[in-house]
Amino acid sequence: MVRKDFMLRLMKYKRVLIQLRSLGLERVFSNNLGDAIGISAALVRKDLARIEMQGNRRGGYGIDTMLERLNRLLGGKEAQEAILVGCGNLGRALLNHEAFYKEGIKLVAGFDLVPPSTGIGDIPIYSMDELENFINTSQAMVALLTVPAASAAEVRDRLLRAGIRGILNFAPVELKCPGDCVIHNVNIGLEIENLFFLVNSLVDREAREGSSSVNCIEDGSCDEDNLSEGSSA
Amino acid sequence: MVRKDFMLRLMKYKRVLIQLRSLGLERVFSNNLGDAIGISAALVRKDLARIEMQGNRRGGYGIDTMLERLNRLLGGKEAQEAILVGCGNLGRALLNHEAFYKEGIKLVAGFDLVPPSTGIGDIPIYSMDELENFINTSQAMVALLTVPAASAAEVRDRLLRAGIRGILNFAPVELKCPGDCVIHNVNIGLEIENLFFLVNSLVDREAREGSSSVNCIEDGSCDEDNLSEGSSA
DNA sequence: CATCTGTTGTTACGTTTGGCACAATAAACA
DNA sequence: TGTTTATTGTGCCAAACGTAACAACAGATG
Repeated sequence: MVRKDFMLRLMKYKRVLIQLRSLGLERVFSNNLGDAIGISAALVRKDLARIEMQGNRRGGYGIDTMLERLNRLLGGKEAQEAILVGCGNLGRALLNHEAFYKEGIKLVAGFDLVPPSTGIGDIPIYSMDELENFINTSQAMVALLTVPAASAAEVRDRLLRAGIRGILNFAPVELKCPGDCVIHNVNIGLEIENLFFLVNSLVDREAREGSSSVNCIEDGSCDEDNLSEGSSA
Repeated sequence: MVRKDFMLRLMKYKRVLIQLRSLGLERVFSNNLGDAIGISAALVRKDLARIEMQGNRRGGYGIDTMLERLNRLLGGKEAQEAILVGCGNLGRALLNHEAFYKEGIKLVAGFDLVPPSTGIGDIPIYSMDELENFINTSQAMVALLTVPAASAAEVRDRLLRAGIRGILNFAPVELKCPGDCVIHNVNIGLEIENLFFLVNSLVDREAREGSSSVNCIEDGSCDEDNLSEGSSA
């Protein structure tokens, strides 16, 4: 978890910069970026110092320069290829997700136990039998995993054995990576549950305090005292 | 970001415990839980100490006791209701996601500018015009937001004004919460991009080192030196 | 040219976090 | 009953993170 937040921030900077540039801006200040992604200006400056991006003491940072630097760091703009395994509801939705294209993400194939006769959009869907073959002959090193939890670990092993190096797992199991690879787990159910909990403690606290203090919880954190006794049960 | 990791861990413990119990186990050790969710046993013990869960010095922790405690903390097991706004590909996929049911999450309605004539599964889909009415008459305080990025902020405002207190935003913009509410942003594109970067630096490093050291990157972190010069561009 | 304003770069600091190691201790066993 | 063994509970530590504050400085202004 150490550097992940930092890199995610870099990517957020990049996206904001692209938008600002499309609006015709040429320079940006640390507090602009901070506001845009919801952090303090000081942290922005620290991040930028870390990637050796130096600004003008009065005029902020050059957007083009910074974008160039970020692109070099984060891997340019040419679309990178990934495959998707498990064409259930979520899998098909991701294959259809047009927004990926303009984010530089290209899904080149889907795989499923029972592939439909036709592909999704212009993305072909193959049988699981062809998984290894396809990976061997393609450039893709990253896979999205949208299979049921029960088969997630097994498919992970197949993917890694075939040469995949990065997996984004959407199944509600914590997949570990058994070698030279990167596995990120995206657990939507967990996020929702977490939200329920935070909202519950929010309204509980308001009820307790009579809605006195205006307190905004963004992205986590809650009172310590919610841990000592149940909040809504 | 302060307590969020901690709470997510608690929820992961809960899920593992449910599975273990369904297998007939009655007691569990800190290293079991650590292995299951990919952290150290010491951290598990610290987490458990923090929620005042005490175990038996030799026999580990009682699964039932711990589940009871976690349920009290995290909000019991009765399903909580949420609505979903934006029935595009991703929205429909989430509405169809059966796994939510057994995670205690119940989506009670979908909303879209052009609602289909029939609902999805047994979940009705209404026009956006009915959004405020529905929220006022329902218990739901949490909404999943799967609308295009351009309209995300506007829909957020409508939701909050109508009484929604928690939003899980899937649009690729960083939504801030302007009052007493909780907003979490799930940016799948960002996750994939991050994965590309990590995988690229992984193979770059291997090429540089001649695949000498076996190094596993789990959930983030990468070499510092990848920041000074581009990795793959 | 001098001053002033506003933004960066950086240092110092407090907080949080997770890891390590070890004492305390409960069960098992001879 | 005494010993051994395995596991918890915890105190300490080092690292990382983000904040605050401030000095350095570039440009604007008159």
